[in-house]
Amino acid sequence: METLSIGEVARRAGIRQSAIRYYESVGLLPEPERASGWRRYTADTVERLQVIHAARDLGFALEEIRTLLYEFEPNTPPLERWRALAAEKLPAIDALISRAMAMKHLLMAGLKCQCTRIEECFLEGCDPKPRSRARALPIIAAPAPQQVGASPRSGATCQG
Amino acid sequence: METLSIGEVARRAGIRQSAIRYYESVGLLPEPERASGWRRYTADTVERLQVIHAARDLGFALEEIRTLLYEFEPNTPPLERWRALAAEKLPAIDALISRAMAMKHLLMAGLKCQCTRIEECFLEGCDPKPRSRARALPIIAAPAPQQVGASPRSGATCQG
DNA sequence: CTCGCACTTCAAGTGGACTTGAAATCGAGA
DNA sequence: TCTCGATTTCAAGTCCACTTGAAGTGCGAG
Repeated sequence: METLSIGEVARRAGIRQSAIRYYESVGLLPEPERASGWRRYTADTVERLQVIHAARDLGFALEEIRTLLYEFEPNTPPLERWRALAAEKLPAIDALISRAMAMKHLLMAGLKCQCTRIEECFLEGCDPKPRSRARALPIIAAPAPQQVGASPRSGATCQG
Repeated sequence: METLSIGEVARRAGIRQSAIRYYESVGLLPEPERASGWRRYTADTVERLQVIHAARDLGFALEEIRTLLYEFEPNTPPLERWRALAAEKLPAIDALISRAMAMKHLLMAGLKCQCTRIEECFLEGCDPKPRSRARALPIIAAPAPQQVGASPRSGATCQG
């Protein structure tokens, strides 16, 4: 039976070798056969890796994927596996979605915003509203420029 | 003028002291006055912290909040600040939302799934479909239980 | 036999947003 | 004065999903 090297599997699945070894180390992939120390995979490993990759892309955590794949009796049908995950995951997803929608709405409202201070946008909402007692201009000055150990850099939240 | 200790500010804003010091260190809060070494805050700092907290809750990164709050001329209206952020943030949010929706749909489809193997759910989709050539049962066995340096624990993805 | 490449292992680094811990200092009450 | 609690600083730890690096091993070609 033909087997594949880790390099070949990685190429076919579109995943780095280091990720494959990592998956093995955390129990997401079974340890494959070895030929004089070298891992030899069967072709279905590629498919399994594609599943893992797809699930990751959808935002599942590795631990959840592991649950889905291995934490059941071997012949447990997918239906039952999904049920186990859905109970705790669906509410979390719903929360995530409403957070994201709220963020989007805030941003879009901000594009038509007439607030004087940014505080109003967050604390009162800056949709078209009766502009009653307009408060003073921003009070808090910018922090002095500084350089500390923790240096924030990138911009994207959440694997974006 | 009355000032507040860091403990009092933390209590009122519902944020840990350590977080407040951290915000100061990364330029999200200006350095306050000191009385013999101790930070003394004015009341508006509480409001500013609430804004930061609200923005975090919505999923904004600290760096983005810093942009919003400080990276403009002092009298720049919120409208203009939002515009700067919206251009790069809105697409990211949309992507996040569709990922989350896709995850939700997959989970809900899984609850009515008739697939034999979990691979089908991901790679073919497990909506009611013509059950043509049903493939064999799961081929890949679970990895042997193992204990490695990297030990996955929690469950929630993405600050959930 | 040597070269070069693919592979092996293990340790340590990355990023974001903090938290935790240790050791020192301040202020108020008994 | 003594003690207690609140505060200070700085370094290091946490979580997740990997990546990177260093040092060593296997194999085929020339």
